[in-house]
Amino acid sequence: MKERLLVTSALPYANGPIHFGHIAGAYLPADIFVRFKRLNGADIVFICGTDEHGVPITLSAEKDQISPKEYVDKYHKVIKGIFDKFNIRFDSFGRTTHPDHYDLTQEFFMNLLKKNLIKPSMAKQYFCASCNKFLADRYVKGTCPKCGHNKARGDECTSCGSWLDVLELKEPSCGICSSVPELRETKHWYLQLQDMSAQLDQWLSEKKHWKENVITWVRSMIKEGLKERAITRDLSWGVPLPLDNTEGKVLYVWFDAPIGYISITKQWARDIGKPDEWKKYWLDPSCRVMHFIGKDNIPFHCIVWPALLMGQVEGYNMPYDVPANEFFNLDGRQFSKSDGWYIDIEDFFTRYKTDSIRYAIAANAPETRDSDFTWKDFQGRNNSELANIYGNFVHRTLAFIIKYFDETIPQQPAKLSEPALKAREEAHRLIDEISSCYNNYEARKACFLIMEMGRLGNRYYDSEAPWATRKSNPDRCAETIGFCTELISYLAYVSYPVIPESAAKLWRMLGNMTEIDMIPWDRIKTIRPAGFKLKNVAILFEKIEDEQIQAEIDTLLKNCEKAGGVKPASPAASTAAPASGPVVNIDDFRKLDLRIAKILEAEALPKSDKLLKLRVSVGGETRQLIAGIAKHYQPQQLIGKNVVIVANLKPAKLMGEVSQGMVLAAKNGDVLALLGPDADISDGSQVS
RNA sequence: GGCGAUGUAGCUCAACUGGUUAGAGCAUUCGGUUCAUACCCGAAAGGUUACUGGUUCGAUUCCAGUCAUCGCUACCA
Repeated sequence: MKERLLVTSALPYANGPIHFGHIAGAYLPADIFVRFKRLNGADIVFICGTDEHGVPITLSAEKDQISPKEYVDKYHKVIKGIFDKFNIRFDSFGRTTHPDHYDLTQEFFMNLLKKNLIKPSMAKQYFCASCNKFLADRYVKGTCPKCGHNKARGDECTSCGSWLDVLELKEPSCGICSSVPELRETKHWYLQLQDMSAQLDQWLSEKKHWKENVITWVRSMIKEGLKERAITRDLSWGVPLPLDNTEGKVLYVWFDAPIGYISITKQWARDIGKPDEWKKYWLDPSCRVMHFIGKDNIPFHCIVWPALLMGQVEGYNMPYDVPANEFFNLDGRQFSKSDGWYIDIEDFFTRYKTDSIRYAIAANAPETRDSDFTWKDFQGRNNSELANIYGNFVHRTLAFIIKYFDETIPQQPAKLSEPALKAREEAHRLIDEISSCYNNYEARKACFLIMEMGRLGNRYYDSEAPWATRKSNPDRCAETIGFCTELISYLAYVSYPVIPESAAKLWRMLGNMTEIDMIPWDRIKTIRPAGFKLKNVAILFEKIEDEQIQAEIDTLLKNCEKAGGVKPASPAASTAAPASGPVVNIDDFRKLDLRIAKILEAEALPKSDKLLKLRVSVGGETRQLIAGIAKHYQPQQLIGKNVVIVANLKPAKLMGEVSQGMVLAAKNGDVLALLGPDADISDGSQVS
């Protein structure tokens, strides 16, 4: 039976454009996975859309003097445009302001309410009369009761970092208009997460296949104890409560957002003219639901969202897996438009190709820990991997066919020679390995193995030297080139999930009539392109010049400076480590036995370029020291010198030689200088 | 503050439940080759696995502590 999957990527918040960090965490990995699974014949629906409610949107809209609706319309389009540029293909890119979504969200609420998993309760909250709205904690400003800082936020003091209860804040003012808010009683509804923790824990305990970081993190959260959580707020923008006398109250955005996964699937079903089709994915238990997210979303998708699903009567499929990625930063710091620490995506695509960036991100994806985008890395991935290894292997082979085989892929002999058979075996092994990487969300390793295949091709090509056999052994030459095109077919195919556009283009260059994504994965090993006439052969990946990358780096730094952001420390500023560290007392210092030693003999250690073996005299005693100073001193120039050594250092073995102490030297970058006494003094003298 | 993660070659990362000499790629140096996008192929060099202690015949791996970096801490999506 066909594998059936419903894959989602976290719904981006329609409050601004998304950046590389988002792409690397939740979207590109999902797109690669979906493309791979489709090649394997899986029946998949890939869902995403914009999350369009919540306070930040209302505030941003106000700032721009447009309605929230106009505001999210704008960003829905902007974000969709970005996904198109990245060639991330959702079956449906919906939105949470769709009427279907309102209906379904209210249904979710009512079901939970009936099961007593949502309960109302009264709370005190600041209300700003001039803004005519209740204020979320973080929008109340005031004086911190702990440190007296006068610009503390209601949830946290920005100066001392303490956690605050908004009610203990002194001299509160409205964070939006600065007028004095009043305390009002208001009724809110709370999700009773604590009542579901046993059920959630039981459910999670079965998730043996989840990523370890996800499962341990979530289960420890449950162990710490779940608390009820407010799901409503006083606002006009959002899904209204489906109860009487609750005007001005909407469901909190986090409550309605994940429900979007289902409501958008419904929108999709309607769009394709089969309104019940969504049930195959959400109600049929054979379908696996997978949520690709960034790590910041783990609690929502592994606790809150399953809890919402458990409280329903429909019997929706629970998440089968939640592949969460870590963060993708820009050279060590989170992307931040307000700090000028960002890359303008529109601008980016005027100069670079989609597949270059897809590859660069995938090859460096934050699968197990945070990772970085750097311009240098991007250039390196593009030039030395895509262009030099992958692109060049393709090009040298195809150019050869054009020149010497009349643009037609030569036939391979019925029985291949030994080197080709060995290379084929290796290539087939790589295909299997790449397949399992894609299955395990290891795009990064898959990229590496794709390049391994490219290297395999180049190695084979070099060892066969078809440019020589062309004259000496034309049959062998034809076999070589024929087999290289077989390798290129593999290469195009296995790289398709990551670089779909280039792979498809390459596939067509080889003269294939069938589109690459119509070939099932289990047939790929039998592909034998021969007799095809090449079509539209062209360079796949252009190189990126150093000057251009430097210009990008300069632009980034300039933007950062303009925004008043902190410029990253220039590595050229200082090579010496700052003179600081833990403070020691005099007793600690006295533990060191520092002595003057006279160097009697010095010789280089044969197998080391850094170490010198010294014989020194310390007050009549002779010792052997190993010192890492060979790059800075010739053995001869050391003989007779007085130096300072640590005499009571525990002896250590370096390169098989015992070192009974340590010679002191000062170091700054590449400069190194030995310490010695200012005047002549006998060896063995104590240093204090 | 609490919880968690991470720290391995100049850079980016590997190393299943502890087990020969800690591995790749990029960058570097040297050599080869000329079909190709000045590419490719080969070789070399490069490490006190953050630090300190413990368990063990044996620790990058397990434990404790220290330092550093980062994340989450749920009315910031």
